[in-house]
Amino acid sequence: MTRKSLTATQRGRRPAPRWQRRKESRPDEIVAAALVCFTEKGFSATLLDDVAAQAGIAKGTLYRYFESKEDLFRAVVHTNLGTALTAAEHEIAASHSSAAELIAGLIQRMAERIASPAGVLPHLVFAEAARFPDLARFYVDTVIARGLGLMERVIKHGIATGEFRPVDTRSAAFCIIAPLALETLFRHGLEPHAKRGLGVKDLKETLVNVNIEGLLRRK
Amino acid sequence: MTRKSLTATQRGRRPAPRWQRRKESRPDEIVAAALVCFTEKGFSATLLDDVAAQAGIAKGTLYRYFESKEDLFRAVVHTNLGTALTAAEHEIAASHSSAAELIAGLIQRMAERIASPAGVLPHLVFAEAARFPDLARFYVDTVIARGLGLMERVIKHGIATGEFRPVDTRSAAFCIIAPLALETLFRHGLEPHAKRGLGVKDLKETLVNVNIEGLLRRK
Amino acid sequence: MTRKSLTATQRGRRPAPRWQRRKESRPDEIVAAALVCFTEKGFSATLLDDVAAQAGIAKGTLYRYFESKEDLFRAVVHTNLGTALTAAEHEIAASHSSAAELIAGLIQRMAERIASPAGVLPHLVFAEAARFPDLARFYVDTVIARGLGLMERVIKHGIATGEFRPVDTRSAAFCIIAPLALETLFRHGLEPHAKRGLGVKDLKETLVNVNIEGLLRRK
Amino acid sequence: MTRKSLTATQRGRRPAPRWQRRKESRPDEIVAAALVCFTEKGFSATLLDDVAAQAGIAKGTLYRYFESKEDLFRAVVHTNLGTALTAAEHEIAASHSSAAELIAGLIQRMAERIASPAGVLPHLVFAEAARFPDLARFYVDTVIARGLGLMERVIKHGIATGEFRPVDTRSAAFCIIAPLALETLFRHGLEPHAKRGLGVKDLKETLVNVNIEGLLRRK
DNA sequence: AATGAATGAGGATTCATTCAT
DNA sequence: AATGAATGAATCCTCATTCAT
Repeated sequence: MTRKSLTATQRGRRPAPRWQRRKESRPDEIVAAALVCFTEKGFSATLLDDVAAQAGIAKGTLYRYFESKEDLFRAVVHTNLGTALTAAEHEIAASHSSAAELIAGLIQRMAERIASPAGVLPHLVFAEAARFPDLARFYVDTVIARGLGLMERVIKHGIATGEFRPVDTRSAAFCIIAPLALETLFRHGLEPHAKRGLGVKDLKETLVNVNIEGLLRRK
Repeated sequence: MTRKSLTATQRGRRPAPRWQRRKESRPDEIVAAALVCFTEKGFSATLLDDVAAQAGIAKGTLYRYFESKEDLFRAVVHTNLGTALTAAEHEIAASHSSAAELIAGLIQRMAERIASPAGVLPHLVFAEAARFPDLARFYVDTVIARGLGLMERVIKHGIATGEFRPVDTRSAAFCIIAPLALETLFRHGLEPHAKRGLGVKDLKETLVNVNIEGLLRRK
Repeated sequence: MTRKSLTATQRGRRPAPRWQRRKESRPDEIVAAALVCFTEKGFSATLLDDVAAQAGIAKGTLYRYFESKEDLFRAVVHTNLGTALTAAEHEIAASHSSAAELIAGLIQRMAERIASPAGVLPHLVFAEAARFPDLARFYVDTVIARGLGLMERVIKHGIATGEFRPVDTRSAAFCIIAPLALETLFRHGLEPHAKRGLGVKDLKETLVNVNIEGLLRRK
Repeated sequence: MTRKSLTATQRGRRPAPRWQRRKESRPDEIVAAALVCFTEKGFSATLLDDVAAQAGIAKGTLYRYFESKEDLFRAVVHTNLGTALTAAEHEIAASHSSAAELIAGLIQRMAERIASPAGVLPHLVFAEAARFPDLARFYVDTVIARGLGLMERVIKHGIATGEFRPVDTRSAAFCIIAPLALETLFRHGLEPHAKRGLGVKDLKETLVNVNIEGLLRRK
């Protein structure tokens, strides 16, 4: 990357380039910087100056990689929303564990997702849904529908095998996912500004204890 | 506006006033109009022209009642966040029903709240939390902490009487409230822009069926 | 003013009028109030709300007496710029004192004028001359030209009688008036905002001592 | 701008850039443009559009160099009020001329100052003193107090050497400076709008003739 | 390819003026 | 005649976007 210019420098001509080409890594760096800024301030309160500063580049350079601020926001969401569920879907399909165990595994996966940098995405999408209806749609299709569907399939399986009582599977799936999702929203959206947190600990354990227990067929 | 002017109008005189004085009702009308606009577009995409048009007044009139756009937003939130929980708190304190029945009642109340115009508030507060940290704090204290506390108290009571199994009460409360809250957020935040809804029906029934069932002491 | 309404009130009919007619005195009161405001803040920084408050009336009432803010400003200037010099002109014409005594008398008159409320007028006119060129013209004609002319005539008389040496009479007149005028401007324009004053005392005495002395024919 | 582009222009290529970078010279250009506008119309009647047009730039560019309209006004005053008196102070301190000659020199200096573009400053500061009390203070300290002090010192020196009669030195200094200062104010403030001027000619000569003469000890 | 100075449309806010009461 | 709520044109300022360097 940088070596090419060495020759020129060796010739004693150009006095060392002020900047360097990093075309490959730049977009990702910018998206990462933008994620930070959008998370802290929201879409419209984020200045492209902020993003540029965070990324350590000049404002004009942003436009070499993204057509507009909106385009950048879309890139932030799409980049971080990629293939989260695919692995889980494959795993579930291949597994022979009990439904209760599978659900516990899904809960664990989601909890890990919350802690990752991508955990702020739901908040971002919710907050800017009115301005980016396409992202809202994309999020509903890519994350919510697929996630709910996955959880629902496991519950249906549990009911089919007699492990679970018959319930409305969609709602039951939602009742398991919602606490995890809402905690994410809270942690990234409100908690940074509030004096106190939710005070919720052992959420995963409680979900297993209460929700799965509530699903199980009484003996 | 109508009765007195009838005579004058009949005479064909006064061609209907261009505007009317409504010092008393104006603030509420403006707040209601602003709620609509902020909900549809979010804070910064809402123009004060929009709000004025929605309220049927001139832009300058807004400033007779609110110091700034931010002030107006705060008024919107405070106005709609008032005393939602107070009634429920009193009722719970006075009631002698079983814990399961009390929880079912609370679920019913919250579900009704979702349907009211104030149901959009959570989404607004979440979306603009970064710009209005004071509102985030206010919301956490006034709604979330109180709501969770109320639900938790009922669960604790149920455990004390032996009606419920011992669980982490905070998390259990959260697991009941979260699905309702998240559905609200979804309905006002994402659903207007998505092709499909959550597909969740009978949420209340499922909460009673699964979550309360999961709490009950096995015989 | 207020006693009249006593009777009406005693009759128990009208619950005491909220306002009263004072058409005769109102304009002067408003002009006086406006003089205060314009002096403190200048023309454009003065709000009609300020003037109304200062005058103890409602903003709308101003428009019953003055067509516009500009009209009010003109009234302020015209009211206070009236006939200041006429008396002095007559007196000078009729007097048989020496030129030196007449000048000392004029200096005394001007010094008194400075101390009166109208003393702020020069500053006002200077400050807003660009916006009110008609007032600038009016001021130049009515005050400056006449004042200078008066002083010049006395000096010419002194030269004619051999009391004064021959000098450029216009400039000599200006050299006497300028210190007094500038002190006025300073007192009303800058001094209210400065830490220190001019430190000029005995200005009148010095004018007599130095300027008149400089005019006198050496023996 | 010209030399290098000649070739390109000759080729008929680049159709002349719409704007140029002039980071270094812009602030001064803007201040100069603003001086013109503020002088013509005063602070509040001057639109930033006017200033931008006068400077040949876009409105937004102003904000790259000045934080606000007020900031720009302050820059105008500070830029033009710099070091006017320093040279005169040094010269006076080093000189061995007679007091009368020194005063004549100071009068000459001030008269020249009046004619320079900075001659409008006093009028600007007087006119906007209420809105910019800090500038009023700055002007009093930087120009008035120093100017008066300088003149006063020369007069004191003249009295000490017996060249002058004993008088109130502060007032005497003021009586010399005031006519020059007031003429400046008049020329920039009123004269542009009046039909007639002051009619004052030979002011400098008269000041020497009358005021210095009045100070000299009679033989 | 990178920079950041320059642009200018867009929007919040002010306030003289009007007019329903 | 007086009031002050309502109006809306006027204007400062912001900031995404462009483009000379």
